[in-house]
Amino acid sequence: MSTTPYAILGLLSIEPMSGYDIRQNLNESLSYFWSESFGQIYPALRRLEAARLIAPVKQATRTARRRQTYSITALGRARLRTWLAEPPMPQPPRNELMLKLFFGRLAAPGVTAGHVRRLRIQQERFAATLKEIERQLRVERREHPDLPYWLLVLSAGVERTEGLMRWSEDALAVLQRLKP
Amino acid sequence: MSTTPYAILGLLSIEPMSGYDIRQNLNESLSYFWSESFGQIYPALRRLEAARLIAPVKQATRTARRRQTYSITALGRARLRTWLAEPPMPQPPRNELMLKLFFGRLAAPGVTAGHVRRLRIQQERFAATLKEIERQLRVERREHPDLPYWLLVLSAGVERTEGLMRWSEDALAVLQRLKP
DNA sequence: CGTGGCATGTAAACGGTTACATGATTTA
DNA sequence: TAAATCATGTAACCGTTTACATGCCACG
Repeated sequence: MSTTPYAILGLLSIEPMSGYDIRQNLNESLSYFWSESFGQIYPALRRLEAARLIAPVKQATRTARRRQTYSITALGRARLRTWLAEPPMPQPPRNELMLKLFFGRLAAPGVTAGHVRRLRIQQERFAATLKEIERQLRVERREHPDLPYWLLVLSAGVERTEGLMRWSEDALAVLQRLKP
Repeated sequence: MSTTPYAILGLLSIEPMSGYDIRQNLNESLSYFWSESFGQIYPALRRLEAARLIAPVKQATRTARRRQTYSITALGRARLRTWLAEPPMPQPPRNELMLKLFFGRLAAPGVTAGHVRRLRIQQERFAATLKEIERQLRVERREHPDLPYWLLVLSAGVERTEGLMRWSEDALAVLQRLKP
């Protein structure tokens, strides 16, 4: 089985939400480590419901828009737990920037340095986003029992970003010395 | 167009080689940033040849096994160069370890810490591999004009590995304090 | 001479993204 | 009531991995 349904089960284990919310959550607090498209989420929700791992929540309030909220079942929780125990697959390495850098000598002057410079800028922006997410989590989810785990993931993001920024500084210096 | 053919063009821009060699190279010196399967490589070689971006090399020596070496054409080199200039696509984020850590509270005690511990061990081994690759490159390709670029890619690998090792130390400490 | 690894190749299945379609609800 | 956006859903396409098939060549 793909890991998509487990990502969904995981989010639903935190709190009931709709397919739309799931997408939202992934693209906000988890964007740097996971993502899903709607084309994956809705069919997966169907299958999960058919397998009794999640259940649709009856909408009481009329305030909500036309939307279907799901909650995880006991069975779903159990299934999620066994999946959590399996050693995670390493993600297949496909870093286009590094590929381009590897063949960088062939590129026109300045091209490769441009890529690296853009990376550094991205990472700067990204570092700010991470800080903002952390602040928000610490305020809005102050007492949430999952919070320590979320902060761990976040700190991995921070570590990676800082590493990339350090590296791009060095790389730019090297590239500078190389060309002229 | 997919990036697979460009990865192939890139390797052939360094020196002529066969499909088998291409796979070998990717799984050795580039394994941490790129990979391809045979099921991708051979069809891609066909298409590249049809497009006159690469050309089969006539085997002079009879010593070689049944194998087809290819070399990049001038057209291929030009195509590669324009691709190098395009800003690289960021790889879609799909880090299963982080996903499992994010939902880590639900896991049985020790499970998540186990994942992190395994990561640390992997990274230790990996750091050694990187050192070995660097040593080898500095000796065997001492004068190669591409060497500085390869070392840059390598140093990104080192940076990442060290970051992950630092992070796993911290994460393990946090997880320790969390459970009991 | 036959076994094992080298080398090439292909078909099928899979996972995922993209693009599109559709309606419902809010807001201007 | 028109426009914007929320929300769900699906079909087609694409890239990739996997599994399998096959023959060649070296070596014991």
